[in-house]
Amino acid sequence: MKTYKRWLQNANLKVTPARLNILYTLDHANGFLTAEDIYNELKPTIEHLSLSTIYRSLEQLEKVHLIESVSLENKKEAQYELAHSKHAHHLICLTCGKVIHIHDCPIHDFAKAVSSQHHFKVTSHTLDLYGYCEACQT
Amino acid sequence: MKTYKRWLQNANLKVTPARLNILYTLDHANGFLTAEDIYNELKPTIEHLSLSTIYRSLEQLEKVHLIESVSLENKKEAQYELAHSKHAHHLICLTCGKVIHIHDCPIHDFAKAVSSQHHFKVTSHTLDLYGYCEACQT
DNA sequence: GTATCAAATGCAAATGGTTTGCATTTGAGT
DNA sequence: ACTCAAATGCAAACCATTTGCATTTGATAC
Repeated sequence: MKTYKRWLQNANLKVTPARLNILYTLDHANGFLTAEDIYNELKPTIEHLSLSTIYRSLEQLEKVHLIESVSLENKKEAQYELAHSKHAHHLICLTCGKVIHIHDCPIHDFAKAVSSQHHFKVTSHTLDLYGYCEACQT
Repeated sequence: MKTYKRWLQNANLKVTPARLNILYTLDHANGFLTAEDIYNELKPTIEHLSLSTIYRSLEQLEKVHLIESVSLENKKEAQYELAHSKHAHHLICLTCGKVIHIHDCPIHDFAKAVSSQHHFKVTSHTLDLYGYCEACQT
């Protein structure tokens, strides 16, 4: 927990059990978690934990860029992951919902071109590829 | 209306006033519309129009690929447009919400590479760039 | 350590986009 | 015109997320 405590302090956020546990949970998850995933994970070990605390914590953590959220097409809930995880794009299986992270990114030059063309200052982007994973192609 | 009627018939959908009007509205909109946008547009001229009809119609129209929907990050409502509009990506202003359509697409080669690398059959993708439009950069 | 105060939390209720159940109407083929 | 599945209106349900408010808890000052 040492590390997470320092993360929070560096971000000028109070160190609370909820936040420490959320960071821990996200850090040890492989892939994305929803607010409810986190809640279910922590509920058994933290008494009187409230879902709204999860939401409010996630909001704070995102605001200081400790975590990031994405919302994938045709999924209504937001998904969260640690922000220091590498910039990633996604392969999303339309059948089973499996999400594969891709760390290649072909966007940089494109963003630069589009920026100057439209006088638009691009600060971030999302790129998600949809289709069928190996197992679901049968 | 002739055209829209034919579209529906070709798609094996019943020709109803709601569907004709939704197609007309989307066809004459510049940019995306939400279900509610469409509802507000049509409500004055169609008596007893119900929002759920809009939703159900949009669902049907999307199923037969007459229209397409996207949901942009940090917007909770789905946005709809005619499907025959060109494949487009988006420049989304984080300040004013303005959406600029881009018809260049740098993804094709990338998708191909990723496909073979992950044995994933890519069928579609989304690419959205976020940042600040010219007017909001001051 | 103790006092202090803003920030964080729990709980319940509200929100808002979307979906659904059900009775009624309507389009399309006969 | 007749028939029946599909489409619709309406109200209620859903569900992820947000909010109001009273209470608790960190962080800082003493």
